[in-house]
Amino acid sequence: MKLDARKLKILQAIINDYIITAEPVGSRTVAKKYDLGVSSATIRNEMSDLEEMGYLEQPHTSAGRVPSDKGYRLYVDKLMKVRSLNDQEAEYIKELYKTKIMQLEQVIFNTAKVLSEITNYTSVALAPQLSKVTIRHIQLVPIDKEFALLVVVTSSGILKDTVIRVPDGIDGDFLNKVSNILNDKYRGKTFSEIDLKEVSKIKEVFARNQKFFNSLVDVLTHSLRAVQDKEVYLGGTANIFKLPEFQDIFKARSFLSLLEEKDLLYDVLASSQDDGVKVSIGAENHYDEFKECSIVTATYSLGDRVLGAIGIIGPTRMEYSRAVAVMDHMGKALSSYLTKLYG
Amino acid sequence: MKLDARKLKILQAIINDYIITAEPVGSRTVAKKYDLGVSSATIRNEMSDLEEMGYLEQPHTSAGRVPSDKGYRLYVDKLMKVRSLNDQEAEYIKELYKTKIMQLEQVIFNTAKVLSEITNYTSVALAPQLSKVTIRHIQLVPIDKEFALLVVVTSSGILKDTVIRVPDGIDGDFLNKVSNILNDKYRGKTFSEIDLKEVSKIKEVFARNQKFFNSLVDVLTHSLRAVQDKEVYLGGTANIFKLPEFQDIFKARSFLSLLEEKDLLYDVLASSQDDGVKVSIGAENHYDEFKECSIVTATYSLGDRVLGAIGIIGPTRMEYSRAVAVMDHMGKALSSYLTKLYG
DNA sequence: GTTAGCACTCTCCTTTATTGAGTGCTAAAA
DNA sequence: TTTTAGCACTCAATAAAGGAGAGTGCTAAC
Repeated sequence: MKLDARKLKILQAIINDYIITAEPVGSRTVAKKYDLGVSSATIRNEMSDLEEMGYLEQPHTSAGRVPSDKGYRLYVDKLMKVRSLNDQEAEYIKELYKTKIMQLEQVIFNTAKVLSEITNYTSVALAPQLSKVTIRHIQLVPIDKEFALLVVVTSSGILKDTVIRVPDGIDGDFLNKVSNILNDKYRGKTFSEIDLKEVSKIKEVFARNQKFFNSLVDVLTHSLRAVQDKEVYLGGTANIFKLPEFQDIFKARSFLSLLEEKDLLYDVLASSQDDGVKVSIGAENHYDEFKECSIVTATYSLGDRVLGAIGIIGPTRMEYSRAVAVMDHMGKALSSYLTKLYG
Repeated sequence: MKLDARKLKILQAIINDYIITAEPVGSRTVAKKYDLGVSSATIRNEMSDLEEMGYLEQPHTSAGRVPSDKGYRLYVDKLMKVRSLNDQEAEYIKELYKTKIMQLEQVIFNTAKVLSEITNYTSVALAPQLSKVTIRHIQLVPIDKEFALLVVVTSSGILKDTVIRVPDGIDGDFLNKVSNILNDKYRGKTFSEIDLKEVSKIKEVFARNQKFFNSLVDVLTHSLRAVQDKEVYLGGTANIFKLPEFQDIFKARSFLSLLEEKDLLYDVLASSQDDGVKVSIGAENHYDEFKECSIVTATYSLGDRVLGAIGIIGPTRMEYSRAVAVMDHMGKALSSYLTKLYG
């Protein structure tokens, strides 16, 4: 069977309608609302063909048709026209990145927030992945008698800092000495290659202050853990309730629990690390839990190095054209902001 | 009418039962399940009295009784026995505070998380309120050629740090000079008293580097904003769906939207700044939105200075005895952790 | 003061129609 | 050969009706 122009038109009409109404679309609706110049009976026949070809599905015998994942895929790849953002939205995003000083985490968090506000879907954002990044500089900075700061500058300019307590009798010179040793040893390595206990040199220096050494080990292991913590930020989790497909309390609940599984979200986002916007529709998602959702992701980078990804999660009945437009814009805006600031 | 011992016993029985079953409790249930030695008819009469006195309510004529806010209040104040935590729970909390090094925000965040896991309610935690705290030390620390760190140590030992970029040609000496000026000017002041633009001295120093000055102003204003940001951490937002009273999608949704109103949560938590555990039942809450919820809060402190509050939000049909026990324990554990670490 | 008994109320659940949107098929029209 | 009109049929959703069950309040006896 051939997928001729009329079939495509009908498919597009059905998808458009379904995205708006969330109700199965019948032949009569298509005939009336979309001016295709043929009768409902003809459309009925075509719809039957489209179902046979796998682009449409029927919830039950006497209902209209609903697009299948395959149908959406065709729509996303060939049929839809990606609109660009309207002025208001673009302005809103611009506003977000106007403040020049933000902690990196804050930037990502706010990005997720705005993303969910603009799209009305749930948004996710992956924190920059330190595991991909090497250490450029480590410095222990004395703050006052009690505290010092452990600062790690990475190859992508991202900073990680942690406050640590220092015991009495440790002065700036000592901290400098330790900093130098750490630098010698770890510059150019990744976070996961840090293994403090191996450094015999450090042990020597710390011989007279074993407690501080232990504390330092704690800090560094913790930094390490933070890297593996797979930090994921969420936005607009309550948005899901606006959608008719999640009026069922059971679905809504399982969706929300899903969002609390950070590891899962991490995997989903991390899997889309090629540059640009990516759309995963329903069962295309590797995880069963998302088989009724679509996920649109975009990467963000610092310079030409991909740092992480942002995304939105909605029902397969998603406004793809808008979603793709927003993600594309947002990914680029975030990248350019980061590059300007830390690049 | 007098609230004699038998009435109290019956009230307690009803509340206990209702907390477990979430179903209106009838006279026959009380007679059968709780051995009070009287018939259901007698209990019926007593329940009628208790309703007249305002401790019970009837959803409709032919249903059992449900405790009123006033009933719960009596229960919390007089009737319930506060159990202490079981070993497992205590162990779990201990585990949480075993790691010695955490960013303060991380500590609070994790506390909220554990709180929701243990209680199965939604938890909230107020970040330490910097507005209550004075500045002890300000230091600009050079990291490398591009970056410096602005570190603020407060009177309670809490640190606030922000990475800033420094323009070329600014060296450590210069940063030190600026640090000293800032210290002279702001030591002992609160965050809200910072008004950089007033410092003529600083302007002089910066005369030759206006851009950096502006950037510094940005950073400090931003720190300021962060203080007013009213940071609130949430845990277990999906827990609400486990409760029968939130099976109604409409209620669940409005509850979740409520949780996104950080300002509101902030007010609720900030209002309970006296030391110790506080229980707000239903309409006792200042905000209408929470009139079907109960909130149990506890403060946490550093040394003897109250820094913030943590709390759990559930239905008025809450396991008060457990909730109070957990909050009491948790508040103390968090305080002692903070005090040990930063005190 | 307590209890048994009974009429009464109100929700919840199940069963039964009824409606309406939509399909698939057939036969006629283009 | 393609399109269309017509019609029987299907199925979900909604409404109406009829118990069943849990619980109360009242009365009269213990």
